[in-house]
Amino acid sequence: MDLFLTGSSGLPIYRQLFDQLCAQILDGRLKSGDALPPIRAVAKELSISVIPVKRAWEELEAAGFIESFVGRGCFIAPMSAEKLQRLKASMAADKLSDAAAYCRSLGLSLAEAERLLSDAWASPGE
Amino acid sequence: MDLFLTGSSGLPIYRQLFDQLCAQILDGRLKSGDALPPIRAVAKELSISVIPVKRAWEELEAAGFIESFVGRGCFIAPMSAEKLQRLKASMAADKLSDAAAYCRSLGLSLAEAERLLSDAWASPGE
DNA sequence: GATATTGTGCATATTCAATGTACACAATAA
DNA sequence: TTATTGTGTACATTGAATATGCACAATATC
Repeated sequence: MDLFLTGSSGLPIYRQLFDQLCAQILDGRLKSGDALPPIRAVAKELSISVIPVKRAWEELEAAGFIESFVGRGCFIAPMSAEKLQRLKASMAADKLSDAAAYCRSLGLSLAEAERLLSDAWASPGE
Repeated sequence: MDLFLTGSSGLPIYRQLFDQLCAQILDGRLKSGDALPPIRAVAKELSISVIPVKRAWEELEAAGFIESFVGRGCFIAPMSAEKLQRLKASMAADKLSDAAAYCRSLGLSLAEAERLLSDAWASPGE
């Protein structure tokens, strides 16, 4: 369970954690039934309080990604491979649709946007 | 000058206004020398206080997009067509790079991402 | 010069993220 | 059965960011 925080992103801690867990579930690193680390352990590891961790877990539960049980822990919720696939595609589509709308509003052509996308794909770092 | 606010975006008011103005300048709807409406007028139109409007204008000024003069108003700053073009490309690249990173983190291939992008391009509405 | 219009600054209220601490429930060991 | 440990949960508080209202200063208009 590798989690990290970047102060530079501007996003609140609970949001960063949510995003990372979400990604790990969607890409298969975390599977149905897997136990999440206790929120205290995560908090200690990241040198933060339990609250943002708790909140991230809460939102993951509300989104149906995990289930939590008092005294036992939190676990990745069961989800069919098909649903997982559909969710993944839909979330990626949302993000790209957003970017597409933005590029269109700037007057770019689809070809230009595709060019920029593949450029970004090649050099993820910068 | 059409401006609007969406409570659903989660973004602060001043940020929404900044983004919209920015887009209108970049796509040419607003040109060098054009006068912006007085911040009070915008505030009244949107039924908000002047502060978020002021702040949006401030950040636009800091970014070099507009110039403000006490008693006279605010105006789109002069900017060469080349610079405008470069800025546009760079902002589009940022947005796409972000989306690209997200899609990669989900384990998508470039081809899949490109497919989703062109789909989104075709049907902007949904 | 008088007045209206414009951007600016300051004190205040509100919202939200994060902290610390105390509580409630479940599993295990004695 | 009881005590202990490990787990998620709830509450009161702090601090920062956002938004409000009103007063101020500079410019334009008459």
